[in-house]
Amino acid sequence: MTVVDRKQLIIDAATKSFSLFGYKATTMDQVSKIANVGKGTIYTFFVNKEELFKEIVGKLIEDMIKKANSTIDPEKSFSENLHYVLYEILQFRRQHQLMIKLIQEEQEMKTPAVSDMLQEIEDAIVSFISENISIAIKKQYIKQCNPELTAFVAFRLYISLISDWEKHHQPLEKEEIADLFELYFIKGLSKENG
Amino acid sequence: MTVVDRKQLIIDAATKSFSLFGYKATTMDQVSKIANVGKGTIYTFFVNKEELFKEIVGKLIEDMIKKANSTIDPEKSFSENLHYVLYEILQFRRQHQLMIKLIQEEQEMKTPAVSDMLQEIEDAIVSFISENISIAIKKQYIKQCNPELTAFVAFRLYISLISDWEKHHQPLEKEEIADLFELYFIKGLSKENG
DNA sequence: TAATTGACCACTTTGTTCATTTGGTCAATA
DNA sequence: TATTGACCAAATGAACAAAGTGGTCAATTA
Repeated sequence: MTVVDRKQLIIDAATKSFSLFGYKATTMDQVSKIANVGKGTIYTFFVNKEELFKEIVGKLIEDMIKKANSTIDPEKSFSENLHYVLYEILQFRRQHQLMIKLIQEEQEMKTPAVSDMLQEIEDAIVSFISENISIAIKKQYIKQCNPELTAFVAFRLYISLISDWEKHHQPLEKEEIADLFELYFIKGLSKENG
Repeated sequence: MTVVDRKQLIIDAATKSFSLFGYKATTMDQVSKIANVGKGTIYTFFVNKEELFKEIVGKLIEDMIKKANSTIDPEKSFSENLHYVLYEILQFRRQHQLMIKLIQEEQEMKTPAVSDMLQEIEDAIVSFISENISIAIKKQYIKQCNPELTAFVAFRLYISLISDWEKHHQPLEKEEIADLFELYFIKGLSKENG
């Protein structure tokens, strides 16, 4: 056991920098400075910048799925669970921030490493949502529908609300986002419902 | 009454050139040559290149909205009309040569004048949908909601279904899209509805 | 001796220079 | 009076120079 966990120091520093400046604008020198570590040390833990990035994004996906899973309560309704999961994910400032920064970087400079990772994040999230939608359909909590397509649409709705809308308008509060999700996606706009 | 309408000649020439080469790659010299007009003549009708561009894009927006409006059928339901309008707009975006060229130019060189105009086009679309949503709320066809945000989300959701989904999956048929849009956006997934 | 480091290097990105091109003007022209 | 194209200042981009970056490794620590 070492006095300080240098690997964790590096991961924390890199996460901070990626979230703040994005992938391209983060230099390995910078990361080593923030982590109070020699630049070479980074390369004893990670083969290169992209692998360091992958580890962080992988962790982000893992944490998000884990957190979401732990929030799901089989006793509760689908819409309630969706609400809680969404709310929980919106709580993660750091991860949220990194995600927003990456979407931004993807859109305005198309850094290949970033595009790849965002695709990976999307696949993981869509696949997770898809599984849960399948379960909800089986249990007859929601209507029959294509789980993957529905998960895809839900994810896009989420991105629209957290990232795209903010480009030209006041950002939405997390309560607002959760409520809107419920209105547009669960209840629907039809007058006959809820 | 002049023998030839020089202003229209210029507009036609510029439209042709913008559609073929984009905004940046179109020179005023070129436009004057295509229009068979002295370069100076252009400046008796338009203060500068950007204003000429704006006039053409303004016309494009007008045509698009006109087209969208003509698809609205008061006999049909709100959701059907929304679907038709959005479908018509996306078809327009997809088929109109100038639109295609501008989207391409935006993506690969981010010419500011082009970005501005594309934003204006999107704003016009969202604003048009927003107005129709406001009417639908007043007539109590749908629930109370923020019309602008709802229009924005509807537009995004539609693009997701019609364009983004195709990037990694089998394209959806027009009827499928209509059904899905109705399911996700209007009825909602809740079992209690529809 | 195993872990750590930062000077170092090949390569990329960014800044600078300057000839060419382009948007826009206006005196000459029809 | 409407139209024009030679003309000019400003914008552009090609070519080169300077600075910055990812990644390595011999020297240094603990």
